Amino acid sequence: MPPTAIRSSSKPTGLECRMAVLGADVRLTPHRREVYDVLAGSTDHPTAYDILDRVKSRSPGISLATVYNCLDHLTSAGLIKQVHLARGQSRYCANLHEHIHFHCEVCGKVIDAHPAADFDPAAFWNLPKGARITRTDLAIHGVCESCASK
Amino acid sequence: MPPTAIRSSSKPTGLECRMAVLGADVRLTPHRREVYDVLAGSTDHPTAYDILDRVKSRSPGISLATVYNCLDHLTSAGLIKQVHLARGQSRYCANLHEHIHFHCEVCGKVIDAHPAADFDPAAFWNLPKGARITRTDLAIHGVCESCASK
DNA sequence: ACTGAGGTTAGAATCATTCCAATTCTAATT
DNA sequence: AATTAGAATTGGAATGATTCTAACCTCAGT
Repeated sequence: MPPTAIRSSSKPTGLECRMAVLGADVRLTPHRREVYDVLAGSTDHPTAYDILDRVKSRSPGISLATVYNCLDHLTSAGLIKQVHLARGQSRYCANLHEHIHFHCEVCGKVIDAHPAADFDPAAFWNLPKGARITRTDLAIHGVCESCASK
Repeated sequence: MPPTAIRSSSKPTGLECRMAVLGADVRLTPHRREVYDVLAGSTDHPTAYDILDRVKSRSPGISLATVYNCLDHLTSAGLIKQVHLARGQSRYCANLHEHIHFHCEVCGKVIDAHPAADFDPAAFWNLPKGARITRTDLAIHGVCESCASK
C-alpha cells in the first residue's frame, strides 16, 4: 500500500498538528513529529536507542520512555512499522510501501527489498480456515555482498 | 526442505549419541535429545520456559540455562528453528518443512501453514545484488477463526 | 586412573522494554 | 485570560527474557 500523503491540520495553532493517514486522524505532538521525522529520514531501520540519539540533537530533554511512547503511538496509527528481526532490540521503519527486509547477519544492516510484482503472500499458503489477516512480516536473513566479498 | 531421517550413531555406548542431519554430525546428549523430543512432539511452538516445564517431568534437575544451551545448539545444527513473532519470548519449532507461521494476535496461538505450491520467496523480491540467503522467516499475524467468532 | 574437552549448573548480570506515579502541557470552555 | 479535563511526558523502578560466569561434572581417549 503506497504511503498516503502526510499533511498538517488546517488549523496548526500552537503546537497542535495532525496527520491524516489511512483515514485515521493522528495527533502529532512535537515529540511524535520529531520521532516520525527522524524515522522518515532514515533508511537504516534504527532501534529505539538510535532514534533517541538522533532526536536528542533537536530535543535534548526527551526521554527514552517518550521515544517508546511515540513509537507505540505511531505504530498503532499505522504510520510506521515495527520490525522484529532477531532477539534483542526491535527496529522501526517508516516505509509503508509493500516491502520485505533483508537482514545481513554479518554487518547487521537491514535493507528494504520491494516486490518484483504484485504478490499476495497469504494466497500462497494454506492459512487456517477463517483466519483474518492484519499484518505480514517477511524477513530474509543472509549475507550482503560487501560482507560476502571480505 | 523435508526433515532428514534422524538416527542414532552406530556406536551409542554410554550416553553418546549422534544425529546426522543435513550432513552435519551433531552430538546428542540426553538433555539435547529430550529437548529435541519435546519439541518434535509439540505443535504449539513452545517457549524456552514451556520446554523447561515439559522436559522437567523426565529430567527433574534440568535448568533453564541448559534448555537455552540445548536450543542454541539444536538451532545452529539446523535441527530446529527459532521463531520471533513479537516482543518477548522466542518460540521454537522442529518442523523443518518449508512453512510459515500464522500468529493469532488474540489467543496467541501459532499455526504452521504450508505452501500451496513450490514457491521461492527470494525470487519475488528484488533482493540486494550479491546477497546470499541463509534463512527466510514469514509470519502472518491476524485473528484465527475461533477468536474471530467470539 | 588421568586428562582435556565439552556439557551442566545456579545464580548473577545484562539488556530491552514496560510500568508507575508525579508533573506538565494542550485545547476547549468559562 | 483563567479553568479544567484529558493527554503527553518524565525519571526511575520493575519486569522479563536471555546471556554470562565460574565452578563442577562426565565422557572418551590416553
